[in-house]
Amino acid sequence: MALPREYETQACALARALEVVGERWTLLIVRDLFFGVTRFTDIQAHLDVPRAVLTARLALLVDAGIVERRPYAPGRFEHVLTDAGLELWPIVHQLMGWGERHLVDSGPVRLFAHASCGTDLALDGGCPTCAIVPLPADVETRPGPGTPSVRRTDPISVALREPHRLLQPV
Amino acid sequence: MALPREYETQACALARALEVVGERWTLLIVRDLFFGVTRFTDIQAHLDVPRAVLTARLALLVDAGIVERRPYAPGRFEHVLTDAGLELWPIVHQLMGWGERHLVDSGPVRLFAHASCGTDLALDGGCPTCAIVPLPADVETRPGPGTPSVRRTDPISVALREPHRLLQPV
DNA sequence: CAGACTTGGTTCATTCAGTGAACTGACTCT
DNA sequence: AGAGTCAGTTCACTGAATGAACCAAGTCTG
Repeated sequence: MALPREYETQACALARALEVVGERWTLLIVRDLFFGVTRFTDIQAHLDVPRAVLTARLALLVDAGIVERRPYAPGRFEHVLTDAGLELWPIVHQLMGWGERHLVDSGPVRLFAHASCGTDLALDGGCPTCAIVPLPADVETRPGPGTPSVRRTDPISVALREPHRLLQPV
Repeated sequence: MALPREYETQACALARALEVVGERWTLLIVRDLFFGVTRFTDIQAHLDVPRAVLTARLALLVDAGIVERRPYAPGRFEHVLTDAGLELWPIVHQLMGWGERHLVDSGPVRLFAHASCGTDLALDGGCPTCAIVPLPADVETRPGPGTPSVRRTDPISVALREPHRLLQPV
């Protein structure tokens, strides 16, 4: 059927992965799903992504088996990460960490801790105390000292300024 | 100065990171740099990326401090990853692994081993034998059993079918 | 029970980025 | 001198992103 943005001449699995999660907005949408932002309207308001793009991206993610779209009330849907989607957590976490280290100069914007023991996660996503790599459901996130001066005031952004577990609906 | 594709309303470091490495082709170019493909013409031939795009992406990567462009002969340049660029290795490796597991059905397209001990790397990029995460310069890559039937015949693709160390010029 | 509001979209005109082919100019090789 | 290579630039065309407007189903409010 042909994915929208193809790298068809590339044999590499990286090209396949980027066809699914490499488009503009897609990884930010996935991040929001990890943060527990699961409803169309909430994601749209939080990311300022054009509705048409959000529709297309969610459909692609569902097609690719990364997201499940399921009704929770008549005409209402929530988008939850599948197992394949949850496995994107290390990538999202590391990319965030890389951005903190090299692109942000005001200190970490967001911190992640192993919920079971409270220890902040290492660069590779592992818990230094427990010597394991916690699953996203066992990770708690909170804003760090690098939070920018201009703060968004939409309800989702405000809710995300409180510590909470990943995947827990906001 | 404004990066080309901005996610300006997003505070998250992920948005900053994606402004630099989230554009079409960029991460494939970075992968080629890890594979030791460093010359403009070689990257262009290997990826089939439009020259204008490659020019723009390399300039952006240099601007962002991820790549250093240096002459090795009059009018000839090689592009080498800086320390910040080298730190993208876990992300590139994990995204490749994720693609292998969920998007490719013919087995691994490419394998990575710890050059010092010969052990294949685990999912998280670590060496199970040595219990460390090898630096990219200490990783050897070779094609896996999932290599596709239609093989590219450009010299770079052919050269990359031989085992070789990352960052070692092809 | 009418009217307003919320949710989750679609449509459309405009803008912007990606594509591919052709062209260029510096340098090298024979 | 002429051909070839490298590293681009230019340009016309296409396709995707944007943002505003519109819409329909379901829910809440007076």
